[in-house]
Order: sequence, then structure tokens, then C-alpha cells
Amino acid sequence: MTTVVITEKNRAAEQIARILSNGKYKRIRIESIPVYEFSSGNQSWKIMGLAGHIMGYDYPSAYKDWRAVDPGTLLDIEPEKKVLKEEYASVIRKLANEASEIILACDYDREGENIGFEAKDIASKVSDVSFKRAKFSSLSPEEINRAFNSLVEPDVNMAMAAEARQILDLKMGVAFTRFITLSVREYVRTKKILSVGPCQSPTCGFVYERERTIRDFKPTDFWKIEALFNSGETNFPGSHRKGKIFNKDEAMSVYRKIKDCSSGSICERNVKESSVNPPNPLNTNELLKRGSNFLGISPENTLKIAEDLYLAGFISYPRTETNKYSKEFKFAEIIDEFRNGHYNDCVSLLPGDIHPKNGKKDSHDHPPIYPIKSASKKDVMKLSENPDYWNIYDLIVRHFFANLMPPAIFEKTHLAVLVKDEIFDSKGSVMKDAGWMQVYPFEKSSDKLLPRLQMGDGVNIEEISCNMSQTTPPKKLTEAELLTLMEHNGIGTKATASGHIETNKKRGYFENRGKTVSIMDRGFVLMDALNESVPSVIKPEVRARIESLIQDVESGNMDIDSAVLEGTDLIKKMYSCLSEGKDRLASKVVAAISDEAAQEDKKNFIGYCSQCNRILKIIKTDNGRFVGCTGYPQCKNTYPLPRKGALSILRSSECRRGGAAVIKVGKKYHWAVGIGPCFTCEFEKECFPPEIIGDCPECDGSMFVIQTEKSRFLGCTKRCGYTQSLPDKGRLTINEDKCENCGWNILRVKEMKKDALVICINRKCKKRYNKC
DNA sequence: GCAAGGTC
Repeated sequence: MTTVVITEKNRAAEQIARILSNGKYKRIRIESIPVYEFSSGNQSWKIMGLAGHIMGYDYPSAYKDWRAVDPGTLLDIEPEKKVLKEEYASVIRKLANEASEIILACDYDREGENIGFEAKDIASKVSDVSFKRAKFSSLSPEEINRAFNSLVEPDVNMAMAAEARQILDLKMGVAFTRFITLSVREYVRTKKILSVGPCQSPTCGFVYERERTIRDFKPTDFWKIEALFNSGETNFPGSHRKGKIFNKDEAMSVYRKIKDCSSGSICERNVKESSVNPPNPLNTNELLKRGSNFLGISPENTLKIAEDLYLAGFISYPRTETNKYSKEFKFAEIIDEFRNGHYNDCVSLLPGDIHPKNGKKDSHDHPPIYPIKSASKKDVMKLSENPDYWNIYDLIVRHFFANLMPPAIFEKTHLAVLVKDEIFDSKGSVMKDAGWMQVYPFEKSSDKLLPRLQMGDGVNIEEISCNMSQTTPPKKLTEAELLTLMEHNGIGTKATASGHIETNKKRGYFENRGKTVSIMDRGFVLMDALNESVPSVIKPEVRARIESLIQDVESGNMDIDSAVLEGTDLIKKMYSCLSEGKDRLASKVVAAISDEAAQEDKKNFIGYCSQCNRILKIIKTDNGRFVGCTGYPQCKNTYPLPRKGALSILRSSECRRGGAAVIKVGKKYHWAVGIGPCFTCEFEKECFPPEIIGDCPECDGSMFVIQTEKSRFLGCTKRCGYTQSLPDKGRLTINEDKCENCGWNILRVKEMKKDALVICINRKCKKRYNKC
């Protein structure tokens, strides 16, 4: 008698095995996939973890050819479900053959139920074994034991709801993407795909809407009356209570009345203590937002880094919506781990009684993200030299501690100053107790001091001004704000949100500029065109409508076929709007893409073809790269390029032997197009004189910079053998100033995020010049 | 080649 358990992931399989066997399980491998086995009485158990979905939908191969199939007809074709991970399917079949019962134990959500049914379908084809479902909301022993003692029937409605989503998402994505891409290709040659999808398009839509607001913004004039008061000891500013005054006459009449006043008096005074609570525990979304806001790391990278940190045992599982600790959470263990390790300073600040500030979301799958292992920067750098690994780890650790600390207390003072009968307001804020902010340097607060004044006290007026300004457009969306918008509008899930942002970047729809997201021409024009023909595609409504259909399937009010039919109808309606506006859409998009192509050509411009006088450009293929003529296929003129190294075209250097252009190859050497590597050319020294830094201390040669693929150092032009090291990091610039002592040129070394060093590098110089 | 959703 063998009970087979199937979970969504390996980690859950092992944890369940540990709990059900009281730690006495064995890990074996079947076709290289881990399976955990143990027995109790005459019952033997085998627990296997999948890796998410093992099946997926796609169109039958007859519909693979984009040009041969009218994209619209795809909406009437039903996609097929196929096994995508044969290795898992094969193990499922093997286990099904020996199973007396199979328990589906995937995550307790729609996709989890669906993944369970994928396994069920595969197993049912080889065995008539029966299936049960274990529903648990955490991997704690109590919860797992309870779930396995109260097995239920698998929920077909829930699984079918996910099925309907898959089919509808695929239909819409494929039909729209092919239609738009092909329409554009009727006018312009491009390999790039213009994709549309029920999550990626609304995501781009948010960025587009903001950009439109910015572009359509018309600034308005307004006037602000401001004063600088003096209390006898210090100056402090005040603003007229009316704030922005949009009527010039009104502003001027107030200003004229008081502009010559020399004193005022305090007419209101409030002092309030206010507290700022620590942040809620971290869930995925919050981590991604803070990574972007505080550290300037893209959500995609933050998620990748968090996953690596998790796999290396530094932090807990990073994909969760939960921002609330369970009552059982063992704070003491985590705190102990840090007590005698790194972050002892944080531990020592913790209050005696631990009360986390909890959020309200509990998806019952995982606890919030918290640190597991105390580590130093060095420890984390062993995992990756990318400093962001440490930055994310440090954020997670500090967030964990901040969450357990008391609120920060501020004393907020409000003073109102009466000048004639006009009132000016002045606000101050002083931190009384840093609370959680002591361990959380990412949130900054700056004190604004006000003098100690009482009601009725007089103040002098140093200055009163009335200045005109203009209203400013809203700022570009930050990646953190975009994530919030997606979350609030139900676009994507905790695991996919950053992926949708990435898709849009990959497609060239928008890009990062620092922390903000900036739309690119291609994205703006596509969104603009869609907004004209099928506005719902770039708004969250499509997703919402499909979601409500799916919800009906899940709750049993609608069967999957009707839901797919109704959803398909919805997509068809949108598709016909799209296809009616085809010419307008294509012409709009084509203009932007041709512009991009022209820009791209400019970047790759090498020179003119010696045979036909057309433009030469760098051409990259799967097999390598070369310089070719844009007149191809009529003109077949080509020139070879070095196989390796980043290429940058030196616009300032002309080849003396008549090469079409000079290209810098990585850090290594130069290459004249049509001639070959410059180091084989007799003019090399004249074209690229060595970067001399000073006299050689050993002979009458000069020291110059030698750059190889792996290092850089100074060598002697006379090849006397004397060398000297150079700083191995940072950008080097040779200054014109010379060291007063040895006469070598002063060197500037600038590393990323560090102050530049300005130094004399000569090791033999007795008076090493060093200034910043 | 096209979507979104799991997870490694």
C-alpha cells in the first residue's frame, strides 16, 4: 500500500515528508527528480514535488505559421494542452502505477488546484487510482497534520477557473500580438515583435497615462506670499495661509497691505506629539517597492537577488503576499541568531517585549520575508560580488528589526503669525525618539526647528515677498508606484508583477531612468493607437472582466465552456475594433519604428561603401558580425570584424591608410574597417600615441599605460623591463598637472559611487601628492 | 516568434 503525495514544489514536498514521518524520511531520486519516502505501519509514503505547472496551452502546430494564418481566426480555434515537462510527467506515471491513493497537496489557491489536476490527468491515463486533496494554509506541523487527517475531494471548479484564464489569456495575447506585428510589417522591415497581453498592456497603459498627463499639462501661474520672521534669536519662515493664490490682483492686494510691516505677533500655537509607526513586515511587493525606492534596484533584479539569497539560506521564502506574522512565529530564534553575530547593535535596541507591527494580509502560505542567517558584507559578497546582494540583504535584516521596534516620536509645532489681519503659518518638527528609525537608515527625517514662542509674542519681519510661480506637471511614475497601481488593479500576481514590467522593457515600450519609468516612442505610439481603437486593452478592465468570469467558474455558477465562450466573445469584439482601425494603427506605429531604425542606423554608421557609395553598417548575425553594405543584395561588399570584444566606433579618428572607420575593440586595441587590427599597421604609434605619465625611473624611457584584457599597468617605452601597477578599479584620466616632486602627470581615479582620487601614482616618488 | 502563471 503506497500513498503518493504530489506538491507544487520540492521545498513543500520535503517539509511535508519531514512532518508526516517525524523527521524519519529518506530522499531518493527517480529519474533525477527528488522523491521523499518513509513508511508507517504497513503503509508506505512517497512524496514528490513538482516545479509549478507541468502542462501548458498552445495552438496546434498547423497554426504556427504567422503569415499563413489570419490571426483573427485563432479566436475560434481551441488551443491544446500539452505536457511541457516530460521528466515530471514520467515520474508521476511511475508513482501512479504503484499508488493505492494519490493525495494532491499543491498550494491552496487557484493555480495550485490546477497544477494538482495536471498531475491527476497524467496519472489517470495510466492508473485508476483515486485522488484526494490536502488543503493547508501553511507548512506548520499542526496545519499539515490537520490537512492530512481531513482530506477532501479535489475541487474541479477551482482548477477549471485557472484553465479558463490560461485559454483566454493565450487567445487574446496571440491574436492581438500577431495582428499588430504583421500589420506593422506590411510597411516596415523589423524583426521585433509588438506584443499585447491582458497584463503587460495595462501595465504599459499606466505608464502611458502618466506620460499623457505630463505632456498635456498646461502650467498655470500662481502667487505665493512668504515671510521671514525673526524671534530675536533665530529666523524662521512662514507662508501666507491662502497658499497658492491664482488671482494676481488678489495676491497683490494682500501683498501691498503688508509689505511694509515690520512686526507681527503669534496668534496661534499648537504643539503636538505624533508618532510614526514602523513599517509592516515585508511581503514581495513591499520588498520590490523598497528595493526600487531606497536602493534604486529594479523589481526584476530585486526578486532575482531575493531568490538567490533565499536559496543560499540568508532569508526566508521571498514570494508571498503575507505581511503579518502568525502567533507561532519564533522571533526569539531569529533574534538569537543575530544576537552574537552581525547586527548586534540592532538586537541591543530591541524592546524587552516583542510586538511586531503587523499588516492585514495573510495568504496563509508563507510568513513575511525575514532574515534567517546573520551575515557580514563579506559573507554575502561570497554569494555574489554584485553589491546589490548585500544591499537587499541589509534592507531585509533592518526591516525585520525596525518592524519590532517602537514608533518614532516627533514633536510637531505649528505657529501662526498675525501681520495686520493676514495670517502666516509656520511648521516645525523635531524628532524626540528615533524608535525604529535608529535601525532603518533608509527612511530619513530632517528636523525643522522653530523658536520657543508663546501666544501674543511679537516677532520682527525680516522680509516679505510675493513670488510668481507655475504649477508643475505630475512626476513620472516610479517603479514602486507602478507596482502599487498593478496591485490595486489586480494586474498580475505577487510572482509575476515584476515579470510584466520586464516584458514591457524587453519589448522596448518603456525603460528605467533611475527610479522612474519612462515611456519610449514605440510604447507611447502603440498605447496611443490602442487607446484610439480599443481603449479597454490598455486599461485594467479586460483583466477585471475575465477575472469575474473566472470567479463564476470557481464558485460553480458557470461551467468552463460557457466562460471560455463568453470570454472569447469579449476578445472578438475588441479584436474587430482593432482590425477596423488597422490602417490608422499601423501608420502611427510605423512612423515611430522607422524613426527608431534611422537612429539605430546612425549609431551603426561606419562610412560609405567603396564599391557603390551606399552606407556601410555593422551587421550582427547568429554566426558573428561583420561590416556590410546596406545595398545588399545588389552590393555584396563586406569587411571582417574581430570576433570578440565590445565595439565602439571612434568618430574622431580617421584611418590614415584609408580604412572606412576606426573601431575600438573592448579595452584592447583598435581596428580599422577594411584594413584590420591597428597594431599591425606602421602608423599605429602616430594614430594612437602611448599615454605617457612620466619618466621611467630606471632608464631614459617614458612610462605609459598598458591595457590588457585582464589588467592594466605602466610599462617603459624603451622596454627596459621596469613596470608599475595602477589602481585596478575605476576610470583613469591623466591630468595635465604634474607632481611637483617627480614630474609625473597627476592621475584622476574615479570609481562608481565613490569620490574621485587625484594622486601622483609614482611608487618611487618621495612626496606622494594626494588630494581629493 | 505570440500570454500569464507556476517554480529551479
